[in-house]
Amino acid sequence: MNQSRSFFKKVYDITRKIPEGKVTTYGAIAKSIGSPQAARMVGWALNKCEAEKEFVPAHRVVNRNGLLTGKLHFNKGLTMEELLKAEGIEIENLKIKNFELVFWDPYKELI
DNA sequence: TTAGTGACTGTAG
DNA sequence: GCTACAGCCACTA
Repeated sequence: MNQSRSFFKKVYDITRKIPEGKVTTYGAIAKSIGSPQAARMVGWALNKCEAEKEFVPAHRVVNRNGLLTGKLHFNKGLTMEELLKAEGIEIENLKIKNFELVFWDPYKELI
């Protein structure tokens, strides 16, 4: 694989593996890649997901507080909140209520 | 080529 | 308990 884009590619790959009705965090994805401190790049990569013309459920990725910080970048008709609610995830004030219950750890998929 | 930025996280004060 | 700072990697100008 191209290690140059490994980070970028892995972000998409992991994010696409997120099951419906589940969510994960930038740090969890970054940690699965091997750079938990590079969570910023995960969010940035998801920002470019549309530019790559690759379908990535970026709405299932939130910060470690369960807050939809990326909603501002998802102003494409349906918001992250609407998409997540459609999957059965309860949200209040852009924050996932049962975050621990719907949290999906990408690291388990890498085992 | 160099510098700046970014949807975050963890530690320190 | 809350606020502030530094670090991470990759892309764009």
